[in-house]
Amino acid sequence: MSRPADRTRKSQVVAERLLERMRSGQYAIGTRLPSERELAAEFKVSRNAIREALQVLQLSGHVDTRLGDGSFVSEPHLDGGFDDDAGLLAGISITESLDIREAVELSSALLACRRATRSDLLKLQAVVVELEEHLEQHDYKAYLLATLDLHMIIAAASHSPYLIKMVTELTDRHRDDQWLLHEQYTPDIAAFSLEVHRDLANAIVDKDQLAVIDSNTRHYEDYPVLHHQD
Amino acid sequence: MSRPADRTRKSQVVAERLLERMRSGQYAIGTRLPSERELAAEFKVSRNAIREALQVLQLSGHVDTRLGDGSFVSEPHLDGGFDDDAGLLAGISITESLDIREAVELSSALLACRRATRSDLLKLQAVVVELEEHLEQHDYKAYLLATLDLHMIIAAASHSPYLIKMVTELTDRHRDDQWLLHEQYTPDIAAFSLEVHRDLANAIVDKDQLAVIDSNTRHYEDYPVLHHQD
DNA sequence: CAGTGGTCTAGACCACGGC
DNA sequence: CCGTGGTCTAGACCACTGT
Repeated sequence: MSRPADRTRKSQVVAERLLERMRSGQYAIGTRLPSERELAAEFKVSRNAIREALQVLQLSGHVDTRLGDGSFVSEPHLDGGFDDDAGLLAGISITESLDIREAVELSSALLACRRATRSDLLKLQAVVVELEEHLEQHDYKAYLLATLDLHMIIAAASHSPYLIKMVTELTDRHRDDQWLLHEQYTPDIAAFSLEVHRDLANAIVDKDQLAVIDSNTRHYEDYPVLHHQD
Repeated sequence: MSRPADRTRKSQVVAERLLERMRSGQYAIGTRLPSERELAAEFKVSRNAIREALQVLQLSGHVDTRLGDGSFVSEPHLDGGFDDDAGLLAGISITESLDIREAVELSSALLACRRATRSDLLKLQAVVVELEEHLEQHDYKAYLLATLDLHMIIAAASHSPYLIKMVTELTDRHRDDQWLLHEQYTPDIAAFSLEVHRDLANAIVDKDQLAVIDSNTRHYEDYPVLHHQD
């Protein structure tokens, strides 16, 4: 129920393939899907995995299942239900987004502190190495993009769907600005940035919440000139 | 998932019996439940039925399950509402609501830590006094509503329009359910709740970010056994 | 009636967390 | 390392629905 252990669940794969067929018209609206046992045989999975896939599609409103009868492709529900790409940040101004970003990234870093798995920490350390490499080669553009990756990895390590979605939207919103910044970069600015990001990663690895707060504060406050800098 | 065909599902029976044990104190708050395999043996059902029962209790906020560790009796969720409506929270599933609450309230408390004005802090302290008064008079209903006020004041003190909006929606969503919860209150549960909220308020007044994290953690996650010291 | 979904079982393997 | 939860399997029985 909680974290899928990074592996994509079979029910998810099946659900997506069924969705494709519904969208392509192979399964027309209103028609009955093959029985669960038939689908299980076709996809070479257990009936249980098929049932979980169908439950996902039921919750999202794509399928209507009737006991003793079968599962049917339901009408495309206008607007309604799912497709959560509405965007949590709709209607939020750019000026607000920095505030939000500061708070959200601090929260995700702190949660990551408690919830990060071993693989999360390995990814974190790998990105730090990547940051160092980009800086050695003075590739500031690649460096800046990698810092965004770092924040995404931290969000993922928090294992909070809400925070992951928020950080994704925030970094997407800032990604376009990033490439503009690399021209402002000087060696000492870059060095400071690397230090802050490395400290943040290390704080999470060490599970040191106080250090997380400290590095996050430096990230956003002690460097007012480049307030948009990542 | 749909209709149990009129027969009560084993997972429901198990869930209710586990709830009884939690309420009776046989499973104290914060302690770890027997492993799924042990419960399966004890109740003479398959591990699958146990897992479904635990999932029900997770969704209702009574149990916190951690991968590779175990399932733990969670703090009686002071604000346990479900059923999502419109607004920023549209499309957010029930399973995510606890994560969101934890993340959002941590974010707002930390921002409040840095940005609260004098008048914010005064309001904060006033509400804590109000909480104490309600508890002295054993008016749990008023107490619970006041805790919502406290979270709203903290959000206001963060001076982030986004966070204010989020917390407003979350508390509105739960306000109607609050009066149901006060009947579950016992003096020691109330005492612990007061302690957590007072610590949170004091941490903000003292601008002690680490203490904010600590009290927020106690509010949502681990609930050490020290609770029964009263 | 035959076929469907709803539920349950016993067993297996994996990734993760704590020791 | 071991025990834990997360996932998947193959098979079984039941209750329901359509004809």
